[in-house]
Amino acid sequence: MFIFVLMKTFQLAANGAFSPELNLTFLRRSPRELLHLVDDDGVWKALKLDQEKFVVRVGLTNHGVAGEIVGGKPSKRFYTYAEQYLREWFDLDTDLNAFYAAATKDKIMSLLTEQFKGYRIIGQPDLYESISWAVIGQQINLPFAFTLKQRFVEQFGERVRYKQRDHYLFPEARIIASVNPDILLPHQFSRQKSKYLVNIAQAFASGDLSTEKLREMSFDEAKEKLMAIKGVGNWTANYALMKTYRYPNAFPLEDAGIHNAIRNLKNMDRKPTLDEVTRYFKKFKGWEAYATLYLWKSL
DNA sequence: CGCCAGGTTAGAG
DNA sequence: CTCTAACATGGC
Repeated sequence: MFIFVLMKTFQLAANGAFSPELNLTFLRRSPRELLHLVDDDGVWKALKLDQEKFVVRVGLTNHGVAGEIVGGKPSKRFYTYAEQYLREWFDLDTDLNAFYAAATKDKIMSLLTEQFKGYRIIGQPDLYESISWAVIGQQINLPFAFTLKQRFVEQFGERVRYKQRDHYLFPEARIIASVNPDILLPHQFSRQKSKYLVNIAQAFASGDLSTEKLREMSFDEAKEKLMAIKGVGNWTANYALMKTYRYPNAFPLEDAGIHNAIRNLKNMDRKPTLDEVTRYFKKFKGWEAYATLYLWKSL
């Protein structure tokens, strides 16, 4: 007799190298992160699709990730959603070997890719979350940005309880769209930042913007659409488009981190000019975001 | 105490 | 088009 087991686990292979250690290190970067919980060899995260909410336990291996939906019986749709979410979150479909091949054109980059082999750009599959997080982090240092996000998520995000632990979801646009911006002031958000966050939520709640709609647009169209919202400038739009849709060229070459990294690695006694940086990046056409990630990692 | 931090906006020149 | 103050606060 057959026993039918509900398929709650799934293996997702990475296209090319995948380093569990390096990617977990990135996920562990803030103790105030509520949207996932990292342990020795994996991460726990709550996901929601329509009315279904579950926690996913994601084990990281040298080959990719192994997902298991815990604490209930997900629908088939949910399972599909979770799988797609993990693919995008860990950038599993990107062929990193193609980047490593491009990196051999440059001595410094080939050393970095060897050193950080399997390090991937951890994404943010939800555009609303990407934009909101970028705005929260504007103009302030990263630890403080995480503090603000923690308060924002704690007050407005739904939570899923599993084995005596709360797993948080990023607040939904529908909720933030309807609050008075003043409600964020006691949490040390600036008045300006509070208004921006509500503006952004309203654009998503009304359906004017959505992850799906902007996915269909060209990079320039999507960027224009995002920058039409108050509080979303060039940097924020680029950042969100890179983290959600993985446009490779959405990183500003003016970034100080890139300049410092190049200066260090090339033993220069000054920062490179913008022109030198532009020329350097030409070697990695189509892989600018990854080249940037590895340069940052070298700092 | 001063200055910058994963910026952006409105307003002035 | 370019320049600047304002925004709130933490960390060094």
